[in-house]
Amino acid sequence: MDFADADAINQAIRLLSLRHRARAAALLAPLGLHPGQEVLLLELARTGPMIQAQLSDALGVEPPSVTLMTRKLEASGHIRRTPAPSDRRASVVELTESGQALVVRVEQLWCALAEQTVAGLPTRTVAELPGVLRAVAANVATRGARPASPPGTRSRTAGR
Amino acid sequence: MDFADADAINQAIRLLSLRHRARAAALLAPLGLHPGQEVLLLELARTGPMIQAQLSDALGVEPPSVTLMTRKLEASGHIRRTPAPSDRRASVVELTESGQALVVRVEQLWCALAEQTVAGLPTRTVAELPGVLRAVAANVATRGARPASPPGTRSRTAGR
DNA sequence: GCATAATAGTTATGCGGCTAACTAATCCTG
DNA sequence: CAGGATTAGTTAGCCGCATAACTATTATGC
Repeated sequence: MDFADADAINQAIRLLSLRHRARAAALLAPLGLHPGQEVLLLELARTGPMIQAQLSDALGVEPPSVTLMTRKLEASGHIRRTPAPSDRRASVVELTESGQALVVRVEQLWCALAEQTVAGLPTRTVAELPGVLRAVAANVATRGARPASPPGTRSRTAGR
Repeated sequence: MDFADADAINQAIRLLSLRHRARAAALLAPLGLHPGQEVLLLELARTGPMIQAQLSDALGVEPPSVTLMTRKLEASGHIRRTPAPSDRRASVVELTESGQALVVRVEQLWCALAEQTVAGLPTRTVAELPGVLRAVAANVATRGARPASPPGTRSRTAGR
């Protein structure tokens, strides 16, 4: 691959990263959230209570990041951390009522963001987009960088 | 759009952002660079000397970020900042010899990263990828969010 | 020509994410 | 059942990028 093509890809990914995050930040600000926190809430809403190590894995961020995220979300009253009964090292994270209420709004916001993101693209492109992005993300995964499965694959191995 | 689709898109973008950046960081570390600095060097190599406001615009980052980037790259000897002759507010940024030498390696690295990123994807998908990503990035642009042009468009308006 | 607006850049501060280094609990193996 | 390895979580410190507030210069409108 020549430099021009490589640059087109890398720069596009970089710009998309910056802007998508900025957009998310703008939408989250009215809720008092910062980008990164919303995915934690959504994950808790989807999967139910879980310990921080599972969150770290699910969100694709390192444990220290989870420590800070959970601490701040706990301080703002959206989640609760309780010692795990069977493992005194672990702490179980779950949504509070306020957190559950917030998740509803976050989900709406999440939809608005996605719609904005793919606005004007052909339907087929939109349909293929998640698969392509996941394949690409899997390619650059720091750990277990297995080769990309064809886009559209819905197996667990291509999932989050 | 329902939440599942929106989540697939947003999460995929988020994961790709984290991992692509992490991969870049891993590749840049041996050169003593941190992610973000490489694009500044590449931009200088492509366009030639320019003032920081132009850099800010070209890289899609805010002026304070440019201040820090240029300061650190100047400290490590890769760029030089000289007062602009015609405007005493502005400072012209240009590559030093060491910076030019470094750019060669950064370009190789950039190609390796892009190849890794699209490994295993169909050729057609790879060809379409930059256009799609740019269209999507334009959609979420904080300023001037004009609707996406069809992927594959190579006009200047779709460019960086 | 002068006051006002716009622009270039810096400083201060905050957030998210990272690695490295550490504690505490649990697991495993001899 | 010890003792070393693994795992959960935290702390400290770094970097990139953002916004807000500021200074210094240049451009503009009367």
